[in-house]
Amino acid sequence: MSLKHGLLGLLNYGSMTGYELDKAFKASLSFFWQAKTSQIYRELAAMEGQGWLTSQRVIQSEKPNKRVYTITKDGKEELTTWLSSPEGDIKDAMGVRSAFLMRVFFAGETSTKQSLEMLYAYRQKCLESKTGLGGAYDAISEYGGIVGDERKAKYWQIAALYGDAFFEAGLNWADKAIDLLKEEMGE
Amino acid sequence: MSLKHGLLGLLNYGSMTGYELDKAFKASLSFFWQAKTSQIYRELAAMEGQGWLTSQRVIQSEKPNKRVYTITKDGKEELTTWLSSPEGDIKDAMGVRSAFLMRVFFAGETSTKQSLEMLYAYRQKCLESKTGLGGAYDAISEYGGIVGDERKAKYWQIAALYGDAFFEAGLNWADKAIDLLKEEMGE
DNA sequence: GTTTTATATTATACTTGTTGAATATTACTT
DNA sequence: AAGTAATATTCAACAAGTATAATATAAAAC
Repeated sequence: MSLKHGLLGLLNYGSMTGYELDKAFKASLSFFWQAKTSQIYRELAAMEGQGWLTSQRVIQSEKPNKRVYTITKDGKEELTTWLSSPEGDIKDAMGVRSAFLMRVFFAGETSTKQSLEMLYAYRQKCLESKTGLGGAYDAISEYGGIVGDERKAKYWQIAALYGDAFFEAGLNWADKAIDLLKEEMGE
Repeated sequence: MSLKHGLLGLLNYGSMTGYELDKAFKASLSFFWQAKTSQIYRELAAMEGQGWLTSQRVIQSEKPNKRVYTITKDGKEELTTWLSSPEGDIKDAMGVRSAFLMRVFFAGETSTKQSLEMLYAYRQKCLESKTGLGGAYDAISEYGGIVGDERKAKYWQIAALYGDAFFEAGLNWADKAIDLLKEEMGE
């Protein structure tokens, strides 16, 4: 249900259209939760059905008409309730779901050379992703400055720091794995 | 499609029933891919339909009848093809999907005390998970020894090492985050 | 002036994963 | 003798995510 709660969280900052939410989601939450445009619109409709949101149609002459969503009292309550029961998500956070690791598990069926190439490619992506986080930090401090809410920005920063730790761990793991495989080739 | 490929990988080691696959999956692959029993049976049926597997019914008098699945030539080809095109999964591995991080992102809506509690709970789970990996290492070296396939066991070990790196990273990140929040309280 | 970009939403089919229970047999435990 | 665990599979309903493309308007770029 996390997409719904992510949308609730964003709408709690202010009313938005599906289009704006899609962009806001992709600009902020997409680092740890990905969603397609069509899914966002579908969930918004479902959330309105649940009474968490209301919407008003806004007729525009210059642009296509739009629908602005606003969080309701029920929606705010739901957000608060969700935020105060993190147990399940903490447990889930201990679980990895990675097709890449499944490949590693079965990589013994391929050549050591092929496995090494895969690990080098992974290592490289970790580096790139880590570098790419710089932009996220800039965006956060900038937005935090504009909004003037340093406290909120601190949590955004902490979430972004996770990315750094995650990619750094991937990098170190890949180096260790590469060493183990090179050992094998050297023999 | 990774569940299918995980099952193919296991069946490549030898023919098995759905029941045995379910246990084998949960004993080995479940660290990085979780699947329910009912899903495994459903995928097996689909894979047979795709021609990746064949099955034979085995009538037992002592126990309920069973269906033994065997990988076909097509299935082995599919496994090989999959193993030799890791690009997509490497990219996916850069993506986090974590409801927990979404909570962190929105934690500014709750009290610092509540956020700290959440982070402490997360930290504790990381510790427990890291400790729990000891069993996985034992199982791998034991199984590797029995099967006598040191090369395969090396990849299993590498996959398990990822868990270690992942939980360690989570631990360090949590410590950093806790420090940042304590700073806030101290002021 | 025609293509591209941005705005804004909707539709539909499909695949994957979750939940939970029903069914049936034998062995082991108390 | 009754209850629980282990073996073994199936089913049905649902929830969530993926893939893709159709539709429509206006501004901006070339």
